[in-house]
Amino acid sequence: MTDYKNTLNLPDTPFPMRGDLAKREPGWLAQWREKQRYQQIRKAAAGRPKFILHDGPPYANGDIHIGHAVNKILKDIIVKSKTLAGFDAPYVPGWDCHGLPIELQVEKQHGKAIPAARFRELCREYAATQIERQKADFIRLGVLGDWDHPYRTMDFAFEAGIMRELGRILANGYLYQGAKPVHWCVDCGSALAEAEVEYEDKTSATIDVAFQVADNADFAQRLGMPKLTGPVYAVIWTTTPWTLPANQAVSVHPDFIYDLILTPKGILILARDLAEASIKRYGFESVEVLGQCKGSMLEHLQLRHPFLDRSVPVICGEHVTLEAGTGLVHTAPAHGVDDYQIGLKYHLAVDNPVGDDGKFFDGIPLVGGQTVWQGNKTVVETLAASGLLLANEKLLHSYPHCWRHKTPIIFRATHQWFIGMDKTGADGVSLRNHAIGAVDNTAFFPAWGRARLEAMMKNRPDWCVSRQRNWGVPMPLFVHKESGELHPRTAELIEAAAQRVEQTGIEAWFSLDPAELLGDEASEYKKITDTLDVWFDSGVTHACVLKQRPELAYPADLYLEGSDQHRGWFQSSLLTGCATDGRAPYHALLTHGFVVDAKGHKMSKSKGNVVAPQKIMDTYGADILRLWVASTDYSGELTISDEILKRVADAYRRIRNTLRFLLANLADFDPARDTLPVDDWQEIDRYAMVMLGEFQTELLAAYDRYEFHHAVQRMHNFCSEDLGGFYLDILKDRLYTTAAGSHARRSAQNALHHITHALVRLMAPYLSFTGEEVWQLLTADENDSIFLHQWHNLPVATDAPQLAAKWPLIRATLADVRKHLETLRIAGDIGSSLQAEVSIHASGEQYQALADLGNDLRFVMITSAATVTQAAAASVSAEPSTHTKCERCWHYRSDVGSHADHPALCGRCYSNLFGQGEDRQHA
RNA sequence: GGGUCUGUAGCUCAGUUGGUUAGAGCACCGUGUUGAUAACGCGGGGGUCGUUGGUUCGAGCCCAACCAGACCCA
Repeated sequence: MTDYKNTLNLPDTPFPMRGDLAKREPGWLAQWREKQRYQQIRKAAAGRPKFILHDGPPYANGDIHIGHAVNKILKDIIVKSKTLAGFDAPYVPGWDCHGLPIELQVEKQHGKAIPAARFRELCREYAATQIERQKADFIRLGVLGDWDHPYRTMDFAFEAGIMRELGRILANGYLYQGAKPVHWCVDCGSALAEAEVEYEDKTSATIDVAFQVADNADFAQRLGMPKLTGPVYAVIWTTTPWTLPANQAVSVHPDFIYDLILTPKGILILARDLAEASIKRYGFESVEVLGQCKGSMLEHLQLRHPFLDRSVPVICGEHVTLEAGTGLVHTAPAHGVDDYQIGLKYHLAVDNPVGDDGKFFDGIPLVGGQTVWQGNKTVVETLAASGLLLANEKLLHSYPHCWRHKTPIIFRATHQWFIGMDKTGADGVSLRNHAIGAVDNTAFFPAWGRARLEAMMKNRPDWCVSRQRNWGVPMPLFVHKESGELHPRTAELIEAAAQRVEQTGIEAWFSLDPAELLGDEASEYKKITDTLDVWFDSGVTHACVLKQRPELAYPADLYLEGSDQHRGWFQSSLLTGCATDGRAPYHALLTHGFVVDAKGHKMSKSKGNVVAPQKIMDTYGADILRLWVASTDYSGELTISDEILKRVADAYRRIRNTLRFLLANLADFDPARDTLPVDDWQEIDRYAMVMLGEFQTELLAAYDRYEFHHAVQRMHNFCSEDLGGFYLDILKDRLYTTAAGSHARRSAQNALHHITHALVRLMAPYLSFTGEEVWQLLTADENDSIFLHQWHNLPVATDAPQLAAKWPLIRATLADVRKHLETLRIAGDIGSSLQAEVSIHASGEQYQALADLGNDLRFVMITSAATVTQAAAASVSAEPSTHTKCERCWHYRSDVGSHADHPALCGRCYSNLFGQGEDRQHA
């Protein structure tokens, strides 16, 4: 009885149902390496139009986390999809190697008491080991790239290139030296980058200080008041008493109303909206409002400094707010950014009384030699003694801290080098305007990136590019010891320095005897030992990588990084690009969000919600991680959790099993022997190409827009709905029961062959390992790789448009039939749909479509019999078949038993086995 | 506090210029098959579209505020 099973063409494949990815992926990687896949692809793609995705360098410290994985996988998906789309898309990964975090690690391992040159050597070694660790994990992710020749910002040629770019920016007129308040860590003895500052809560003293009006007559006249008797005070409120020695002005808002209030202490000037709270703070019970004025009327009024022998002006600024305090703001340009900027407008001095160690210079009155924190106390005590302290309270507020020491930092004006945003360059255009124009000429994915970057370019302050560090690229500059001017031959000297650095690295500058370059002039010049902000290093990769490597191109087609890089690499690259070439080094920017946990919260060690990519790869496999990345809408946050990974693994199984079924039914298919002209195929097979064509078009469009999650969603849907739930389900009968080499079966296999080739290519950018696994089965050639090929070309039937119009009608009927069969099933009348016979009533085009199928209608409906009748009202009815089940094809047919030698077979099976084979046209 | 975003079924995603009972896949439940079988088919339940107001004849889509979350900045 079951003998007939052997006469069927059942699926057969070595492609396992379960991927066992974690275990098997390393094998594919070894093959990629052995066969030099990346180099193979370069050869195959030589001469094609280039697509350059330029890698933003991760920092060479610490093992990769899930964010790195997301970033690299997205890049890899793009590079691979562009390769499949017919581009030559080389990928040169890079690393960012200089900077403080590495110094900290080296200090941790080796201590601080190391000569600077040796220290830099250790930093270089440390960075190199970190790179190797990260590289191994990146490779494990399945990312294809030139891993044997990455770029590293500590490569000697790169270090020299950084210097040359600085030289170009200088030559273009954007670099200047100046004093400016910067975040200063007393413990580091160094300025900190914005990225090196953390905000933590801190309790500060808040004091209200009275600045006495110097000339009552002047004041009275401004207000149109008669003579004022007794002292008049402008009252400021500050959280940093120690900055009062550097006070140069008191700021008011030009539009605020200020009250003149008579108190036991004298007449106080306070913003009206804050007066009541202030008076309460000072403990005054009965006061009298004498008058009022707008802030602008107070401009240039002279005040006496509360403890130094000088007078300071009242100035007007929009930065004054009514959130807290008195509405009058103590202004010390050396100790605050707002203060500095308003100070520029009023030409205030940027006198900084605080040294590198956080102590006031010895000569400073009152607080000389004290630390700023001691200075706080001294200032408060002095003010209390002189009666100018109206209130002294505490405030818990968010305050900048050093990320390294976790200690509060200060704002302090120091001598630094800047790239000026509003300086007019050699071409007569300010860097800011260049940058805004460059943003305008850039494409953004998603579109809101433009608004974000543009807002930043409009508002950002000058870029402080100098640092006082060991492990960084030095600014190869000489300044005159007396005039402070740069050496007149600076351009030449930078090139000379760069050439030396090219040979032996940055040490060449640190160990340079100025006389070697300057000769007799050496004694007149000071060699600058400041290093460059590391953001400058990575900011010039377009010059040091894109313009240097013959396989790459400038500008890049795409930079792709996390959304934090609007402030980071997108911006540093834009600024250096504009300052050297007047344009952005990229045509387009793509940004992705950060990874968060199931609750939408960011990951942190302390919360214990960190998901390690290494762990995912070791349990699920890299392809699951890649599929997760591809299936997530990265424009917002990317959520990950155990459940999500399970769902992703489910989706993977669905796609994998579809491939397995396809491969299993192609086991005996030889394209060279069995290919048929598409117009000769069965109708439903031709329609399968229509479906596949629409599907592929949609996916290519999704790839084109970098909307991978749509591609994945559609892929899954196609496998489940169009294939599993429709085409393949219908096809089984024909594949299994017709003669192996029959036209009917070969026709189906022709379609399956193209479906398989299209699917494997369309999934390969994200399911790379699985793609290669399938490819090996299709080609049986280890020297071949899916990434050496391009999107699949599909055959298109002559009647494709008609099929596209017709088959949706048939599918709609099929859905109706299934509903009816389900009611029979619930009633217990049938199990398999083959136990049923259906009769369909339809009209118009739908009737025609069904009628055209003729005898094959029952195969489409997967029932043992199906009839269609023309009728005005559409309906479907179904009933159990009364016939006998054919032992071979399981259809219930009246002709079962008509052949005495095989009484258990239907006529069709008998014919397929012993006769000419059944006649199929449509399905 | 400011800038740029996000918030639709348990999960991942769709929801075109505002217009009939908000869709898909997965998961779940039921069921069929046992010739994709630790697989596949069919059916079903499940959503106050973050909250609250507003504009409109009508809002998941427009506006405002608020809540929660992300990145950046202060």
